[in-house]
Amino acid sequence: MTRGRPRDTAIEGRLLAAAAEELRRGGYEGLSIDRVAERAGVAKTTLYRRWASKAELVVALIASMREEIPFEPSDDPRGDLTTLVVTIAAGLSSTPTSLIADLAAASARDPRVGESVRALWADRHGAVTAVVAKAQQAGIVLSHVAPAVLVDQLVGPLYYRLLVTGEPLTPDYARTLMLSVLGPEESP
Amino acid sequence: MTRGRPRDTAIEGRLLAAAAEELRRGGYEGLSIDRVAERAGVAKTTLYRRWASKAELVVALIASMREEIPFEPSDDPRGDLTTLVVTIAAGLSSTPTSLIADLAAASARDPRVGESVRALWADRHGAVTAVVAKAQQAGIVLSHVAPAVLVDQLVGPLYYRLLVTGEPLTPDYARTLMLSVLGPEESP
Amino acid sequence: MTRGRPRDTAIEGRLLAAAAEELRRGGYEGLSIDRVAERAGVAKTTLYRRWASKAELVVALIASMREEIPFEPSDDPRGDLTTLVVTIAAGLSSTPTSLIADLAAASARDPRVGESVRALWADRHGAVTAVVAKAQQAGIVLSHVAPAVLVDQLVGPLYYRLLVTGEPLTPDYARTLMLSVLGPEESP
Amino acid sequence: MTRGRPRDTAIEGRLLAAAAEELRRGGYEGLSIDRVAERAGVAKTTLYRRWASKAELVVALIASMREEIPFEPSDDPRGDLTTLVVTIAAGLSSTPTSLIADLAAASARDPRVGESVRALWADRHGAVTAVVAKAQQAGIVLSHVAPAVLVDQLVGPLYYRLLVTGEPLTPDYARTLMLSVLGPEESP
DNA sequence: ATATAACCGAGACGGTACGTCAGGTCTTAGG
DNA sequence: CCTAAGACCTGACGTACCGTCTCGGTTATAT
Repeated sequence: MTRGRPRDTAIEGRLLAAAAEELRRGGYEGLSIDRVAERAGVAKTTLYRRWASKAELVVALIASMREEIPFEPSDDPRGDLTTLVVTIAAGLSSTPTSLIADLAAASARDPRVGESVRALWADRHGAVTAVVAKAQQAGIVLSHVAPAVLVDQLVGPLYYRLLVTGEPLTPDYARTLMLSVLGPEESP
Repeated sequence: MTRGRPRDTAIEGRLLAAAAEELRRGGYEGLSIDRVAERAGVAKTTLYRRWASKAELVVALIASMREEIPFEPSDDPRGDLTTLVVTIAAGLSSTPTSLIADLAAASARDPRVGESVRALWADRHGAVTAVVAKAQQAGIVLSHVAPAVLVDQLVGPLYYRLLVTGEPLTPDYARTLMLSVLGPEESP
Repeated sequence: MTRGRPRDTAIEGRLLAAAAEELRRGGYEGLSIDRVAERAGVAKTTLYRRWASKAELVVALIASMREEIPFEPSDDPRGDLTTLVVTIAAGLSSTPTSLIADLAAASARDPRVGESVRALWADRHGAVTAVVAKAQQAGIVLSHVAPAVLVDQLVGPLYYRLLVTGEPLTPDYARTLMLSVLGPEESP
Repeated sequence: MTRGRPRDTAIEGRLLAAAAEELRRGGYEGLSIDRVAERAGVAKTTLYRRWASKAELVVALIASMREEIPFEPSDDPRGDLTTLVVTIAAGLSSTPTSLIADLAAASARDPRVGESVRALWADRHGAVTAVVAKAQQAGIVLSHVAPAVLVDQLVGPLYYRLLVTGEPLTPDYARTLMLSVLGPEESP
C-alpha cells in the first residue's frame, strides 16, 4: 500500500524544536522558515511536505506544546467550572500574547488555518460547554440563555483582556468572572 | 533657530489616508510602504522621513483613525447599553477581521502600538463602562461585581467570537448578551 | 554529491544579453540591475546569485562580449596595417564613447575588470603588433624602436581623440597616422 | 552693478579641499555631494551655487589641483619637447587613473563637462603643439604631416597606456616616444 | 536710510537604484 | 515515495545618493 521511503519520524520533532526556539526568540514574525529548516538540519522541502505554510507550522507547534488538560468532571459543576476557567487563563497568560494574536490574524486571513487554530482550543472550550450545560441542568445556572452564550461570557473576557485591553489574567479575575456569570454561591 | 524648508503639512494627511486604505484592504501584512507612498503621490523617502518603519507608520495611522462616537446617554440605561453594544458589534463586524487581529498582534509586539490601539477603543469602552455604572446605581444590574467585569462580559464575547471562534456578530447576539448580563427586563 | 536543482543555463545568457543592451544604451551608470533582471525575465535575486554586484556583472559581460576579428595577413604588411587601423577606428567610433570611457574607468577601479577589458581588446591589438613586427622585418618600418611603441603610436591616438580631445575618428585620420608612422610609401 | 551679498571666498577653498579628500578616498563614485558639503561645514545649496553638478565640481577640483607648468621655450625644440612630454607623463601617472577615466566618461556623457575637461589639458597640449610646429619649421621633424597628428602620436600613447593597456608611464617610455616620432638625433 | 539682491544654513522633496531578505514553488540526484 | 540541496519567483524592505526646492536670516551695494 504505502511504498517508497518512509518518513523519518525523528525529523518532525527536530523541526518543531527548531521552530519553538525560533518562536521563542523572535515571535511569529521573527520565525523564518529558512532558519528553522537550517537549524533542524533539514531541507526546506522536507518542512513544507509536513506543513503547507508558516502558519500551519506554528499551529502544529502550538498544538504540540499544549499539554493535555486531564479533566475529570466531578459532581460539583461549580468547582469544575472554576478549575477549568482558571486553567485556561493560566494557559493563555503563559503563552506569549503576540503568538495568540498572530494565530488569530492568520486565522482571519486563511480559513484553513482558522480551522486548525480552532481545533487547538476545541477541547478546552468543549469541556467548558459540557460543564455549563450540566450546571444548567442542575439548576445552578440561569437557564434562560443558551450555554454557548454563557461560555462566551466566561472565556471571551479572557481573550479580550489578553488581546485588547492588555490587562493581566489573574486567577482572581477568573473567579470573579465565575461569580458574575453564575451568581453568588448559595449558602446551604 | 535652525529651520530649513518646512514640511509640507498636506503630505502627512495624504500618507495616512493612503495607508488607511491599504490597511483596510490587506491588513498589516498587506500594507506595502512602496504602495502607500505611490498612492499618496510621494517619494518613499518622504514617508521614511516621518516614520522610521512600517510599524511606526501604523502606530500613527491608528492614532489618527480614532473617531469620536457621539453618544448621548438617555434616562434608560438598559436601552443605552443595548444601543452601545449593538453599535460596537456592528462596527467590529464591518471592519475586516484580519485588521483587528493584526492590530492586536502589533499591540502585543510593540507596547507603543498597544497604547495607540487601546486609545482607539477607549471612547467606546469608556461609554459602556459609564452606562454600566449608572445602571448599577439605578439597581438595574447586579451590584456584587465591579462594573469593569460586566463590561468585559458584554464586550469581550464580541472580540472572542470575532477573533477566536469566528462566529458572526449579529445584533441578536448582542441583545442576547445583554439579556444574559442584565437579566430579563422586569415588566412594570 | 550535493546537488540540488541545477542552474538554468539559459538564464545567464539572457541576463548578459539584457545587460549588454542596457550598457549599450546608458553606459555603466545607466545600467540598472532591476532593469536588466526585468528585461531578462528573471528575478533580481537570480541575478545576484550569479554576480554579487553590478561591477561583477559588468566584468562578466565584457568578458563575454569579446568577439573574434577574423584577420588574414597578406603579403602586404602596409596594406594589412592600414586595414587593421581603419577597422579599429571604425569599431571605436561605432561604439558609444561613454561606454568605452566607462570601461576604462571601471578598469582603473577594479583590477579584475581591467583584466577583462584588456582581454577585450587583446586580439585586435595583438594583430597590429604582429603585422608591425613583420613590417619591421621586411624593412618597411623604422627598426630603431620596439614594435610595441609603434603600435602605441598607431592605436593610442585613436583612443586619445575619442576619450580626450573628442575629435572624430575618420578613416582619413587613420591613414594619416599610418603615413606618419611608416613614412610615405616608396614609389617602386 | 553687482549687488547683493558677496560670496564668502573662503568657502570655495574649503569645498574643494573636502572634495579632494573625498575623491582621494573613494574615487569619483565614492564622492558624495552631501558628504563634501558636510565636511566643508556648508549647506548643499551653497555648493550647488558654485557648481551645477558633481561632474562640474570634480572638473573644478582637478583644475585647481593642476599646477601651472611654467614652460619657457628655449632654442632647442627637441629638448623642449622631451621635457614637455616627460612632464606630462609624470603628471598623468601621479594622478589616480580612475579619476582621469572618470573625467573622460563624464566628458562623453555631458558636452559641457567635456569642454571643461578639455580646457584642463589645453595649455599642456597647446604647448606641445607650439613646439612641434616650431620644430617642423626648423626642419627637425617630418613636415609631411600636420603638427596636430604628431602631437597625437606623442601624447596619445600616454593616455592609451594609462587608460587602456594599464602599462606604466616611465620617463624612459616618454623619451622612446620622442625618438620614434622625431627620429634619432643627428650627430653634428 | 532703506530697498534690493544675492548670499548662507538647514533641510524637505522627488526620483532612482541599490543590495538583502522572506515565503513558497520547482527541479534534480539519490536513498 | 521520501530526502537533501538548492535554484527560482515575487515582492517588500530600508538606505543612499543626486539635484531641486523652499524657508528664515544675513550682508553688501545702489538709490
